[in-house]
This record gives sequence, C-alpha cells and structure tokens, in this order.
Amino acid sequence: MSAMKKQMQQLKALADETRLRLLALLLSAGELCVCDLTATLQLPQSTVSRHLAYLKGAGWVIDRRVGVWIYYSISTDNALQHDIAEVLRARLPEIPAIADDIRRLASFSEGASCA
Amino acid sequence: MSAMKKQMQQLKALADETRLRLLALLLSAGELCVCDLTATLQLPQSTVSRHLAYLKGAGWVIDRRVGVWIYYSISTDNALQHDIAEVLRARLPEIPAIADDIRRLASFSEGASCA
DNA sequence: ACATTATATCCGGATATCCGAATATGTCAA
DNA sequence: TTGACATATTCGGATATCCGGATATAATGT
Repeated sequence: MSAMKKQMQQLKALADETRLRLLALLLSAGELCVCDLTATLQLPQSTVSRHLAYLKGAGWVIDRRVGVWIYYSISTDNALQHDIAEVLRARLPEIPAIADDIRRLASFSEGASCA
Repeated sequence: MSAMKKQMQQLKALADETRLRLLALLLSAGELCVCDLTATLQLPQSTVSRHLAYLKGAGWVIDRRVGVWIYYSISTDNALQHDIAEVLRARLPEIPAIADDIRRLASFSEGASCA
C-alpha cells in the first residue's frame, strides 16, 4: 500500500467518535480488554469489536490474547502516527466527554468489569 | 456545539485525501489563492472550493479576499488542532505524494498560476 | 453596461461508512 | 463433550460523504 493510502487509513480511523473514545481510553490506561471498553463506553459488544478491528487494521492498536480475554494497547507504525498519538494522549482528556469516559473506566478498575 | 462535536468535525476534515493535500500545501506555503491550489492539485475548481469550504467550517483555514482572489491560510481554533497542525507541518512532507504537490506548487511560484 | 476572470454553491447520482442483532469462533472448566 | 463466557464476524439496511458539471455570485477593467 502506498504511504499516502496508509496514512489516509490512519487518519480516517480518527474520524469516528467511538474510535476516538476507544483510543483515548487506551492512551490513558495502557492496556484494556474488550469487556472493559464495552462496559466503559456502554455500547454493544459488536460495535466495540468492529471498531477495534478497524483500529488494528490501521495500525493504531495491537492485541494480545490472555486466555479468554483479548487485551488491546496502542501501537504506532510511523512518525506521523506516533506524533499524533502523543498529541491525542495530551489533549483528548481536555474534552469533557473523554474525561467522563476515563473517570468511568477508573471506577471499574478495582474489580474487573467482566467478572 | 459541544467540544466533542467540534473536535470530531476537525478530525473528520483530515479524513479525505484532497483536504489533506490542501492543508499540506497551506502549511508549507503560508497563504495561497484558490487558483494556485487548483492548478497544483489538478482537480476541478468546484472540488477544491468545496473542500476549502469544509476546512473553513472546521476551523482549519481562514480566507481573505484581495480583489478577485481569495487567499486561504491555516488557522487553529484550539490546542488539539494547533498541536496536530504542527505535527502535520513536520510530517506530511515525508509522504511522497505530498512532497510532489509541494514541488509542483514551487514550480508555479514564479508566475502566478492564474494569470 | 458588458465581458472576463475568480470563486462559491447547487444538486443528483455513486460510493462509503456505520449500526447492531444474529451468528460464528475460540478458550476454559467441569 | 458440554456449557459458559469473551470476542469476532456477517449482513442488510440506514445514513453520510464525495464527485463534478452546471450555474450563481462577486470583483475588475473597458
């Protein structure tokens, strides 16, 4: 794939509110399983999985299976993506809706949300 | 408009190749009129104008009329947008297709492309 | 006033994207 | 092997986005 096509795919991944919220949670928390993300965003599981697959295809996340759970974390393919990730890590929490998500995630953090 | 909606609008603006090429040219050259952009990208004028209007609505550019010409330049509403603009300014020229655009613009720069 | 040039907007059709219930896959424990 | 749980994928329908020719608007020079 051309560099342009690849970078466009990465930018398109940011053009959806659900995916941005997922990235914000992963940037803030490091590594999370699908059930944590689903519980925090309060969205159908298929919706969360579909968007995570999209982010993975665009190189924004990697996944790691641990038994039944699959943990997602941030990944960056190239310089542009890496730099944008740092900007998002610093700035997304300034958006109230994102800050709410991060707080909601923290409130689950003691007991795993998918018991 | 909520902060989230506004930021989504700004990120959606980056999710189109034509708009990204326009931003790259403006980040590189400072201020350009529609005819310079149209000549450089070799796209229909209506397409260029439509995307510029989109970028203006999202707060990425401002315009300034000088006689018959309308000059566009980069603008940033908030911290996220400002930081992303700096990343784009530094990294977009690393994409070959973008570098080609910037070179093509430079080749026009002596005589105005819209005589 | 009129022609010319630069730019913006309209609009219908093509394409892409998003949603989420249903279903499939994979893992573990009994 | 069967059941239960976590996650992925499928698919049809709704919605959004993009394109560009045609047309409108705006400024200038004659």
